[in-house]
Amino acid sequence: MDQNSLPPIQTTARDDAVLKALVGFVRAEALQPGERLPTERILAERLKVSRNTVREALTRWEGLGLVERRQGSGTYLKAAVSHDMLHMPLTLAGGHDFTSLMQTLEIRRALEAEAAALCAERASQADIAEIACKLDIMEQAFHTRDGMSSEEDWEFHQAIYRVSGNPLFEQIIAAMHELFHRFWEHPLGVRDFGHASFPYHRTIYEYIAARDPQGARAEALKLIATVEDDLKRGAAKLKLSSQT
Amino acid sequence: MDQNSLPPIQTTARDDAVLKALVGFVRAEALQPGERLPTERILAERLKVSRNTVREALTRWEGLGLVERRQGSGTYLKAAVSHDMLHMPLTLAGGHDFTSLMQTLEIRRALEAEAAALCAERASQADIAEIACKLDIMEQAFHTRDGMSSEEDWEFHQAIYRVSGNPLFEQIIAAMHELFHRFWEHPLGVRDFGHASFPYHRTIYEYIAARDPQGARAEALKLIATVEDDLKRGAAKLKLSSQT
DNA sequence: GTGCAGAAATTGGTTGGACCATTGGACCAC
DNA sequence: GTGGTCCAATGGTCCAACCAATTTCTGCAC
Repeated sequence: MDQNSLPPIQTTARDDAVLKALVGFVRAEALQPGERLPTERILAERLKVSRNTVREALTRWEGLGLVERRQGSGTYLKAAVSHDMLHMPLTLAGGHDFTSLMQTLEIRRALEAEAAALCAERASQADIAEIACKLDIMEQAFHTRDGMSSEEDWEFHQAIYRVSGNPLFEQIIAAMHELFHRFWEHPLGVRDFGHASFPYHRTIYEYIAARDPQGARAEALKLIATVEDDLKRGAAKLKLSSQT
Repeated sequence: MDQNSLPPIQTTARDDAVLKALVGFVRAEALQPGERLPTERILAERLKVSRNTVREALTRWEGLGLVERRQGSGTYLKAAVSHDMLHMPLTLAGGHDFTSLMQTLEIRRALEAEAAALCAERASQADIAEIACKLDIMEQAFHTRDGMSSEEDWEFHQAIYRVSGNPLFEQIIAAMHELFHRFWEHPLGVRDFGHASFPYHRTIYEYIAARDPQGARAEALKLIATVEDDLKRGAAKLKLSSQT
């Protein structure tokens, strides 16, 4: 028998019902991200549920990044909500060790390549101009400070993700970016980390401007490859120093 | 001044502290996924916090899919936890429409191709044998039931992700897989959905067995392309019928 | 009127205790 | 064994307070 033909029934779902009602409220009031939504106490009274139940529901939304609570101030909407949202919470067991970094880089290689290809397919003239702008800023920062600036570098990549037309690229890679930030705070001994990746930013841009998806994809792969090499170099150095 | 040099102090973070303590407990007891963790009441007593605080913490973990609560039974671990987990909650607005599905497919295309390539690089003889086994099961199911079986198909792909040596592939795609399941429950009018993708499963396997990363990557791209075509066909059909 | 310190109200965070609904095992009659 | 009933354990909900951070109001000095 197909086990899907007899799914488990849903008897009660108080907090789910609260969230559903809340979605309706946000839509009815046309609340925008940044606006404040009603007090927990008011919600509890209006929905005829306990404040505890309201809090559990809001805790779920907070965990999903949909809402932000500020004690003494209120609860604020952080993103648009709708009744047919799809939640995809990922928790990546990852450490600061070499293996974890390498694994996230493999994911990033896959996504970066695809985003660059899609970007080359879909970029309008205005999009290309914006990417060129970010590239200029990055290159200038590189020359004045003589080294990769993670801030401007990140801006450049974000522009590519945005132009790709698929917000998931930016969302997923942004989450991994946080992991890298945590990592880069522990320098690892490689002083010019990311230095080798610099020239590929311009070549990626040129292939995008030329509307060449395959070329852009190849250059993105090369860029990540240089980062992987840096990482391997750092790991080798670390291994060596620990043996001393 | 670098704002990172002066991080905000942690005056109170009760539920975060609870989760941290819980991570320690899971590690100390070497709890495996599926095992039951202590009662809310016991946790509250041991940690010297209110049961409500424990509940908020567990609600967060439940939202992240780390834990499952069963009323009358207990709270069960669903995944491995560690102190340096990376949470990546993605919420995609409007999941049943064509655009959202297409976007998740673009992500899957990127990851599927990379996973297939890595798999071809790293597969041992035993790994190849296991993939062959999954492929046989899938093909048999296809012939007896005359259609794609999402269950066996999924097993096949999972085997590839596992052999790729990077657990992140399986985790990310598994999350998206759930979205597709929800979608497939609303058939969309295309009866033989996924039918065209069938032959590519074997070709992917053959390239993996031949240790040809580029070939495996190309076949994976073709496979996803057929699914994208099915999706476009379904969307066109739907559009047509809504115009009538 | 202006500016500012302090009081007061607002709001999320926490606590403790109570009761309900579901689960799963123990026990029993058949 | 099958099917019931009972019962203890456990998560789900509720209530009524109080705490802590924030915002707003108030009143005084100038």
